[in-house]
Parts: sequence; structure tokens; C-alpha cells
Amino acid sequence: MSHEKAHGRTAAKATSFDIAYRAGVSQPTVSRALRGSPRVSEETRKRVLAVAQQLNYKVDKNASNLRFQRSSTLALLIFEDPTPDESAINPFFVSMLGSVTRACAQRGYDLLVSFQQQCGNWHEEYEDSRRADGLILLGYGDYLQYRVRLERLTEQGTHFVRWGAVQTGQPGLSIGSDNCQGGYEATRHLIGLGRRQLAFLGGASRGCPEFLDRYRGFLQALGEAGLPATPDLRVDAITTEEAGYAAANELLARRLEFDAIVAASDLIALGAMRALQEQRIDVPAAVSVVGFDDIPAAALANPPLTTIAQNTRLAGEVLVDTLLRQIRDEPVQAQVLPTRLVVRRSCGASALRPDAAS
Amino acid sequence: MSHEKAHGRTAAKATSFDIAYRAGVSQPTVSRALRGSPRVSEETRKRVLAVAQQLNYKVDKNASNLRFQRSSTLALLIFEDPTPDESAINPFFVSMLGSVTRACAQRGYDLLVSFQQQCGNWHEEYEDSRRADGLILLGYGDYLQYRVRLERLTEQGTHFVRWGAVQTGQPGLSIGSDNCQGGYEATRHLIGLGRRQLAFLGGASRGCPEFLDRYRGFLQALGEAGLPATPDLRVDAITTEEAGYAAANELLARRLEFDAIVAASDLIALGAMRALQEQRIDVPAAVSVVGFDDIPAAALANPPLTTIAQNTRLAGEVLVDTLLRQIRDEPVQAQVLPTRLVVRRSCGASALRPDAAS
DNA sequence: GAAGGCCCGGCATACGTATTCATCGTTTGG
DNA sequence: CCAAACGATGAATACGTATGCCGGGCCTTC
Repeated sequence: MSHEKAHGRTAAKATSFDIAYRAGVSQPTVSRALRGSPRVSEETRKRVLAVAQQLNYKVDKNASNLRFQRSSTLALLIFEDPTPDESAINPFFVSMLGSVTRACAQRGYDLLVSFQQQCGNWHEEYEDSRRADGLILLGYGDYLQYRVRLERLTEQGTHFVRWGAVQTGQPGLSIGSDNCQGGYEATRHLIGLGRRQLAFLGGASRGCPEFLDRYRGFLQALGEAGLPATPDLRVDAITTEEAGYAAANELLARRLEFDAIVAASDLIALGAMRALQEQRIDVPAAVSVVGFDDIPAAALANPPLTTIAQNTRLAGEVLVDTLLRQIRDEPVQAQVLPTRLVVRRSCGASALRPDAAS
Repeated sequence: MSHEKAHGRTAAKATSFDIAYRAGVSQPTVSRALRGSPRVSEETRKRVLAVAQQLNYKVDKNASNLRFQRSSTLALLIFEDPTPDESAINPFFVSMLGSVTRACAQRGYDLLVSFQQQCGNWHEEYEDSRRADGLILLGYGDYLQYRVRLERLTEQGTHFVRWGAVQTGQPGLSIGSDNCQGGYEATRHLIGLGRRQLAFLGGASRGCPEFLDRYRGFLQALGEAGLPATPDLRVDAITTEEAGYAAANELLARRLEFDAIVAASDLIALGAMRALQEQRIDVPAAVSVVGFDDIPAAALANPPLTTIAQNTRLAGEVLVDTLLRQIRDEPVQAQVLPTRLVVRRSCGASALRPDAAS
């Protein structure tokens, strides 16, 4: 009956030996009883469980993991371009983080989260030391040295999945949204609203394959509609609000006619809207704007931003499931997830004309 | 020289015994050499390190933790009111997450992240099973059952720190911003701009102590300026954009004069701005708005939102350091962190008159 | 009535590391 | 020249769990 609650601090955590002693059985029997082995009688199991609960016993994860040669933990590594403000995390990644976290929890895995500078020897730190059974890599890749690292990971037999553009020849396994489809849908929507002179903001110069795919979709939609692709209506930008602002101003400085902007990300789109509004250009009356990602700020913007939503919830689950399958040596494959057009006011769908909704 | 890189998958990870064998020493010597014990000669150490590097050896965290009876891991538990969209995480918590993550990494600790439903037996799951050495609790507390849990944690001797309002009589240790000071600064700023009829959006009915403190600061500033506190100019709201929108509409429905709104959080403020703009009420010309938290969307809003910034970077460090001290049984104490007024356009500082900046 | 099968549970051990204690060889002081 | 001190290393063991193997009862069956 003595609960061993010392004065303020519990003396020592109960072990399976303690349970065994009080239940009048051996330690292996305790282990079997708790793990539901059929080799222990129902009566004994009940007794053991009762004692375990009474002593507030919990299996020591370290010992258990050591025995099992695993960690029942996954690691989520988020790569970001070094930002001035360390706490400003790309909102899209945040959404993924929440989704991955929940997917892990549902499957009985813990999740280790780490933000990585582009440098550093992260590739050695996690699975090698058995802190995690596998890695989830999140980030727009700087494909120069990044790729080399991925190759080392595969060499070492590390289990990992990567979020990003699905390309052939990539080392390792990639899961990503159908960026091309997303860019296509966004563009087609604008064309359906009567827009004819479309600009694209978001770069390929840094080689971000996601943005490149979105641009491909943009071009495809233009082509299908018989509209010309004007190279000068495309401006480079990385995915920050400031870059979007600068890109839009650059676009304005070129003094070309345009009545719509497809931005490669919501942050770019928001920056662009700010630039337009500063110049008293009405969104959406004069220029329609569409973003990509559906970050929280998109819905809060003024006007609310039409955008292409990525299914982060599904993405998290697919990432985790794929990784777990890989860990269990089951067959796995790259996967492309569908996107969804979210119509809000920045494209002027209601103001212009309500057709062309698919 | 044989690297043991099998075909695609490394046969088995190297252990300290493998290193020992190849270096011609015993396993304990390897351990000592790697941990920098002075009891091993410099020559032996070099030999061991060389072999370890060659075999890509990493200390097995599970075994090491088992031996040390710790996990070198902290757990961050984020509590949220159940939201419809699971991936919509309160942006302020996200900022804290980033900060805590970095603070942990700097101190050699791993971070386990978990989002918690308000129910569930999380309090038993982490430290009891040695998955984490301590807990960081983040969330606006529902202080009904929440408090009971905290008391159980202290009873069990679990190490934890809580982010939130610092109150006497709280079980456990709390770190939080000076919410009262923040509310005071925000209000005084508005008064300094000539505003005289100030409304407050954000509830105390649900007993959120943070909001209550912000309201106290609001009242204090009003009192000092000799302005009356009109009870009807206060509307309840939880911290979502929708709640802010609803609260502002409720306020408008009361048909009272007001020329400024102090919102208990940025999300509430953004919702309120949306409601005002829908009614063609100009922000900041007709009504100044101030928020609280400085979430990313605040800067992106139109007009950009004046707000009270919490020092999340400092907060993360203090949380982690305090927790680590507590784990090491060093003396610790609750701490209140300063806030900072961030002036943007929603309060009309530039438009009205540029005085009263402190 | 004896042999075999089955059900339960205990004994021994392995997982990989870090520390305590003992050992062995060497150096130094008397 | 011997003893004591010292420095470097190895042997043994503990951390807590999970499982292979074995043994002891009890029931069944011929």
C-alpha cells in the first residue's frame, strides 16, 4: 500500500523487478504480461497490471529501445535559408510540422524536431546514434551540396524521405505536391476570369524545382488558351514577403501591361499585393493575384488571397507512412499529391465573372 | 581498411567493442577516450579516435542514456483548443517552438514536440518513461482540469516549466511575458495619439489569465489618463480570427462611440480589422487598432498591425535554461519577461500625431 | 499406469555504454 | 636496491527490458 511518494520527489522510478517482486512473479513474466504475450495466464496478467498501475510503472524507453535496437522515434529536419529573424519559420513548413507531428503520434512514434542550417553534419547525427529510426527532410533544397548529402545518406543505408519536387534521378525517396498541376489550375482560373496578360513571380534561377514546376503549369495553361508567354512578365524571387514586394516593383518598373499575377508562393503574393496597393493599383479590380501554399496569412490578407492549397494533412501522413514502410523494408515509391484551388477575393472571381470554376 | 559498407545497407553499426578490437585496446578504454577522460594516454586516444572516425562510429544514445539514467531530451507539449483545422497552429506558439528548438540544440538537448488535446494522459507519458528529462508546457490554460494535472506533475516530481501568466499559488514554475505591462503600453500609446474612447476585445470569462492581465494594464493606463472605463466597450473573445471578427461586430452592434481597439491578441485584432473594414470604417483614420503577440501575419496585414511583441527568442532560452537548472536541482524561480511595442500603421501613429512615443 | 503434450513461468542472457575496482608495469624517493 | 607511488589499462558489473530455452506440473490418451 505504500506509494513510495517521498517528500516532494519520488525516490526512484519503479522497474519491472519491483513489479515482479510485489506481484510474486519473475521479471520476465512482468515483461510478458505487459506486452500481452499469450504465454502468461489471465490471472497473473491482471495481478501484474494492477501492481504496475499502483506503482505508476512505465516501461523505460531507453532500456526498451536498446533491447529492440530501435528508437520508436522519427526526426523531422527542417532546412531553411538562414533568416535574419530566427523565429520566423516558413508558415508552410509549420503546417507540415503540425501534420507530421500528429501522424507520428497516431502511429506510436515520437517526433524529434530540428531546424538545420544548410551546413552542419546533421546527416550523421540522428540515425547513426539511434536517436531516430528515420529522417523526414523538409526544405527547398539548395541542390548544390544538398544532393551530395542525400547520396551519403543512401550510401549509409539511412532511412529517410524528402518533401519536395519529385524528380527522377533524385537520391532517396521524395514525396511532393503536384506543383505543375497547381500552377496550371491557378493560371487556368485566371484565364477563365478573363485575364489575358499574366505575370509570374518566383524564380528558377536558384534552381528551386518546386517553383520551376509551378511555372511549367503556368506555361501549359497559357499555351492551351492560346496566350503568348512573355518572358519579361516573369520576375525572379525567393519565398519571402520582401522578395515578392521587390519582384512586383521590378515588374512595375518594366512598364508592361499585365492584369494578373501568379506567384510561386503566398509570401511572394502578399509582398506583391503590398507593392501594388502602394501604387494604388486595385486588387483584384485592376490586377488579379493568386498565390501558392495557402498559409494562414493568406486567408487573413486584405483582400483575402486566392491560392493553391497543398494538402498538408495528407502530406504528413504519407511522409510518415512511407518512411515507416521503408524502415520495415517494405516496398515504397515516390508519390505526387494533388493540390486544390482555394478561391478568395484577390483574384476577383466574384467581381469579374463567375464561370470557369472546375 | 574495409569500410563494411555492404551492398546498399551497412551490415551493422559499429560498437565500442569493434573500435576496441581494431585499436587493440579494451572497450572501457574506448569509452574513456571518446569521453575525454584524463586517464587515457594521448597516444591511445588518437588511435581510438582515428578508428572511430574510420568506422563512422557514433555513441548509441539508447545505451548511453540507459547507463546515465537520463535521456538528454526535453519535450515540448503544446496545448491547443481543439481547432477545426488540425494544421492551423497558433502562430505565436510556432514562434516559441522555433525559439525553444534552437535553445535546446545549443545546449546539446534533443527536443520532442507534441501537440496535445486538452484531454489525454500526457502527464504520465514522457518523464515517467524516460523519454524526456523534463517538460515544457505551452498553451493558454483551461484552468479547470489543467491545474489538477499540474499538481499531479509536481507530486510525481516531474520536472517541468510552464509558459503563461505568472501567478502566485500556481503549481510548478511559470515563465511568462509581462502581460499587464504590455496592455498598459499599448493603451498608453493609443491615448498618446489622442484616442479617448478605447474598447477592449478579448475575454476573461474563460479565465485566461494572460488576457486578464492585458486587460488590467489597459485599465491602468485608462485610469492614469483620467479616462473612464466603460464596461460595455469590452467584448469577450478567444484567440481566433473568427472570434475577433465576431467580437468587433458585437461591439458595433452596441452602437457605442469608440475610436480605438486594444485586442488581447493579434488574431483577434485581425478579425476585428476585417469586421471594421467590412463596415467601411477606416483603420486607422476612424479607429486605431493594436494587437498582441506580433505574429507574422501582423506585419503582412493591411494596414500592418501595431502590436505588443513578446520576446520569443528570450522566452525560449529562459524556458530551457530554467528547466535544465531545475533538472540539475539548482535553485530556480519564476520569471516575467518584458514586452515591446511595435508601431505599425494600424494605430495611425504617423497619420495622427507623432508624440508620446516612449 | 505410463508416456507424451500442453500451458505457465523461471533462468540465463543480450542489447551497448560508462564506471568502479583491481592489476600490471614503471618511475622515483629513500 | 627496494618500496611506495603513480599512470595506464583491463576485468567485472550495472543500467532495465525482452526473449530463447528449459523445466515442472497437469491433463490426455492408449
